[in-house]
Amino acid sequence: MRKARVSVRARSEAPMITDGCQWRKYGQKMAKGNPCPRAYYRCTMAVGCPVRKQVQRCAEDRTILITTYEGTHNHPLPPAAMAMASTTSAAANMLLSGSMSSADGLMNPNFLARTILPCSSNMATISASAPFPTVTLDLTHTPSPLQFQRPTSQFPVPFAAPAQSFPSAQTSPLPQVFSQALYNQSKFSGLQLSQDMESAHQAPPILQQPQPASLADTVSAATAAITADPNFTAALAAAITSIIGGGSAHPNTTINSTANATNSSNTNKISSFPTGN
DNA sequence: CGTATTTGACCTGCGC
DNA sequence: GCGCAGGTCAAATACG
Ligand SMILES: [Zn+2]
Repeated sequence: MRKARVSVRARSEAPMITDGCQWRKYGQKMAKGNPCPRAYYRCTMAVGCPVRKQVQRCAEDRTILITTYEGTHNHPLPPAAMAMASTTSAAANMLLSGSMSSADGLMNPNFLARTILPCSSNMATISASAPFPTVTLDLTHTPSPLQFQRPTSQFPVPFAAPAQSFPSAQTSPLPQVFSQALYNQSKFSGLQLSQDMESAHQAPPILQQPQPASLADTVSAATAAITADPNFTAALAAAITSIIGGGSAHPNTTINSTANATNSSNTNKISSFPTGN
């Protein structure tokens, strides 16, 4: 039986993005036709936590890291994470309710819905393919990174819908909440970016980052993101998993987040699992 | 010494 | 039934 899956796609130099959870690696396989191996992790935050995740790097664009979460956490996540969870939950609900009348659509094997959220440069896409329905939150950042708002603001997410009350949240998508989520994700992206840049400009002595005047901003954003990031990812997974997986279906949720997509070409449609790709 | 990672063996579902 | 591909286990190893 398949469980809900949350796939986060982001740019990262690090072998694994920090998501606030502890993971124990239990396997690694070479994806066929992909030079980059796929790593399997288990959550060790709590004993018996069924959550697993697998990390794989995009074959074409090594800078893109695909992290796929599966299962629901057995244990509470950090408070902030919960907040994020709420946010994301709302967002996901919105997605779901937007593409189809209800999450029931996800159970329908034939269903093929696609919803695009016109949120900045980010896109959320729900689509069903193959055996498992797929919710794809495609957040593709425009070429210009570090365009984020002031990094100072935390995420006092005005979430009104707790992660648990997913059924009710469906009716009120709370756009602002969603945008907030996206915002956080932006910061998240910022984090990845900054890492990118750091390692990038540490080789070239003078070659500053392409974005002038934003280094400090970057750092701040990165810092904020680092703080936020964990919550984001973990909560995201938790939230979506709970909403969808918590129902009766076992759809496949994919949050596709590509930051600093200088070339949107690398945004290949990741449907369920990066099989051969 | 306890715990995390590595890595090949093993298991299983699926297509031919 | 066989072979392949994707996942998982677990013994050995690395780490601190
Ligand atoms: Zn967990």
